[in-house]
Amino acid sequence: MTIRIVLADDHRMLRDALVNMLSAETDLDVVAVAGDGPSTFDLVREHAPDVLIVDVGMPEMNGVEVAQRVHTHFPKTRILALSGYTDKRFVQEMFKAGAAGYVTKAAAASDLPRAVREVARGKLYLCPGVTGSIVADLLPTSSGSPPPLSVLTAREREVLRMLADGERSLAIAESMSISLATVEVHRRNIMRKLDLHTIAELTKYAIREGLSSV
Amino acid sequence: MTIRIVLADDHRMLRDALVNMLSAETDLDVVAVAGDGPSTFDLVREHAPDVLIVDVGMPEMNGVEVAQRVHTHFPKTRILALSGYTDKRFVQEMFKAGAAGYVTKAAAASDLPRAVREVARGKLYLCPGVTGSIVADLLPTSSGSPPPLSVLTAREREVLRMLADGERSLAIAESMSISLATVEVHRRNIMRKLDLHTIAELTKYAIREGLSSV
DNA sequence: GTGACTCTACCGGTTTACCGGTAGTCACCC
DNA sequence: GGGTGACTACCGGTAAACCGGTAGAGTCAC
Repeated sequence: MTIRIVLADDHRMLRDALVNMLSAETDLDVVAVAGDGPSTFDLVREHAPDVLIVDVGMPEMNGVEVAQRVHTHFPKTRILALSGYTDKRFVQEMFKAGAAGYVTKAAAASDLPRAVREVARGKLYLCPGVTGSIVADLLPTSSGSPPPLSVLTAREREVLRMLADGERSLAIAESMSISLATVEVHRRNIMRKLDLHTIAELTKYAIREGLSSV
Repeated sequence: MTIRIVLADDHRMLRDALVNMLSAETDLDVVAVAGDGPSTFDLVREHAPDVLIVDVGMPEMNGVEVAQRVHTHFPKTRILALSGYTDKRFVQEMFKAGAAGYVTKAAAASDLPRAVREVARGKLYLCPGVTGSIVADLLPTSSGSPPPLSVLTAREREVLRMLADGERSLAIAESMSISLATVEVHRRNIMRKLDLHTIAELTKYAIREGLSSV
């Protein structure tokens, strides 16, 4: 009994490598691959896969949105989330959006076929690295990993990048054709969402997230 | 003739999948894998690989720092950067840090073995997505390397470190038992000596010089 | 329609950073 | 002795960041 899979991740290298690995499993068949949300939706419609593996952090239309729409329109397709983050907010969001499984990129690659088989069988799957996050709600979030970049909107990310590149607010305002006050609003939102307090902290966050270079 | 590789990426799933794929090539041998900067450096020292594949966006000690250190201490190991970004600044930073190749995660997975072979042969490699205007920009930079940390006095270095750690001037004054005005003097001296203009730039300088972590 | 979110913009006010300069003391070197 | 740099501290003033709040318009899901 072959499990038919659609795989969605914006990083082609990871896609290719995972397809290569999944295809080596005799009971798994990757019928389509997608690099963004909209084409993921289209391919699910076209192929009606048993399992959709979807990257949580895809740009534009992210994994949560994809999962919501696929779950609504194609409830028979089981959704397995693939994520760079163990943060429980993302786990909860994906399950709320209709996912049946959650695997992080910190997991061993060999966990993926197992996760696929579990969700295809109608079970819920959480990879070992995130079970604690969900079960132990008592853990303080301050000791967890920093918020992901995807909590920021596109405009906020742009402001973040430019601040971290050493630009002043007035220059950013001119560059983005907005008022200084709006830059300030974005900067506040960034600081609040990411719990940062100085430009030095902000700069480091941007560097860590790959948004700005050292 | 086997090319010996160390692969460094904080996402284990990608690591596993890429190792799986590279190992299928008869002339490639992944001798070690690392998930962070410091252990990457240790493994390079231990294994003396022909090629280090390093993810640019690793947390804490990122790919640029890893490349700089590996290039300085193990110049025979060729460095191939693996990155989620095609932005030319990342490319420039990695080449400046000593990398011989740059492959983005948007590239096909099949590009990776080819890139490895090219850099192992002593050639420079740029994956197709970032050639073009990048090459022109890789011409020798008119600006020289930044001033060394040794142009700063001990007190100035202390102020630099604390600013880069996200402390405010008043807190630094209290911590060092000096007046706010003196902190200001030190900050000015730092900016002048290093030709920096914003705290973001200062933070990055401190990170590059190993005075503050990301 | 309603609520939430995003983007835009503003107010008044405070705090901090920044910048031109000043200067004293000390240690070191010529 | 004189010059220089480091460390300390200050002046008056400006620029920028920061912070409490306000609000309208557009979009989208419910």
